[in-house]
Amino acid sequence: MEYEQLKLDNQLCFRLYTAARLTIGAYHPYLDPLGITYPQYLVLLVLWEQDKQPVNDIAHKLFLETNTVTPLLQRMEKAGLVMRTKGKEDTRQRIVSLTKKGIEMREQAKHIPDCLSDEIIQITGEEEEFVRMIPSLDKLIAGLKQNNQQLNK
Amino acid sequence: MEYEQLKLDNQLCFRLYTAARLTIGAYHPYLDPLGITYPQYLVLLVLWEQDKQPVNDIAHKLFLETNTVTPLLQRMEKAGLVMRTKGKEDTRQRIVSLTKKGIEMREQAKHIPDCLSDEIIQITGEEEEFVRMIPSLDKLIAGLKQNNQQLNK
DNA sequence: TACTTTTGCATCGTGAACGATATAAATTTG
DNA sequence: CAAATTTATATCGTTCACGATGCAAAAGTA
Repeated sequence: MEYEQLKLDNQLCFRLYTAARLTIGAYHPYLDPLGITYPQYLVLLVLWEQDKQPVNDIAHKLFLETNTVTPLLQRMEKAGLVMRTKGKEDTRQRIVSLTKKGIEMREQAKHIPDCLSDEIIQITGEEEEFVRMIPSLDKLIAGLKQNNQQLNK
Repeated sequence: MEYEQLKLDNQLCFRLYTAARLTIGAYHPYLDPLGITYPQYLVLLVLWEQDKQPVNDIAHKLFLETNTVTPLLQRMEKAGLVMRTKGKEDTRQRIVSLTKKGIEMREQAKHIPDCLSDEIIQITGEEEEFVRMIPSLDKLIAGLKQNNQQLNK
């Protein structure tokens, strides 16, 4: 049993990785008609909560690097969902704001979380089990974020 | 509060997506010295459990599509970790087997799961909380797998 | 046996993710 | 105030992830 630990079955990360991919897959039927991807949907969620944010703030809220978010925003700009304007106080900043199309998409998207919740309930019989997971995931995310950052110093 | 549902904080998927990315990030210090990526590590886990498997079996165990796994295996072959030979009974199949280098890497990797467990314990104070998540994640994965498959029919 | 369908794998194109690096503007320091 | 440093964003290269498509071998069917 020397290599017992190396069994795929024993691994938490593999579960997270797979569950994330498959859950994102479950968004496809709802996001495809809108012509957006899941990461683009996340950017819209951030901007719907507060319009006109610099790239860095968006990246920070999504726990992503700016070199991931920049091309994402460029594609969203090309798709007519957002505009990127130079910052006024700090000209290094790019302020990202929603276009009319981006604002209007909120209405089309507002049912999506309910649809996903329903699907999870339908899969599992109960919702509670997954609501209970959320604080644990938040704790994990906060801890890993800190650990990974310390490595880069 | 019409759009309350859209708030990022309410989303399970975002947690899974972020936790998965950051956990994979936590593997970097252990995988970089071996010169492999996390998905490549997963392929090795599968092959260490059972050598000589067709592409399809590997993909299935990882819940990935073959068009993801094929290029992954091609890179691993170029790196000298695996060999891909034509199947004997079914010549359409490609049987993937470990090279000497791939077999030997098991010894170097065997401590990794313990290291990650320790890190999670250190982050959160206790392991139980995350062990408890595993059956829920498995239930979610199984359900989503079935749902997504039905969409492709 | 000829024909159709399915299966196993590969290729291509697009969109993330992210490390490394670049660049210009702001900030700090001497 | 000039020089060094930090910050905000962008660019580039590599590796996934996956839908769409292609192709040859196997399996099923008339």
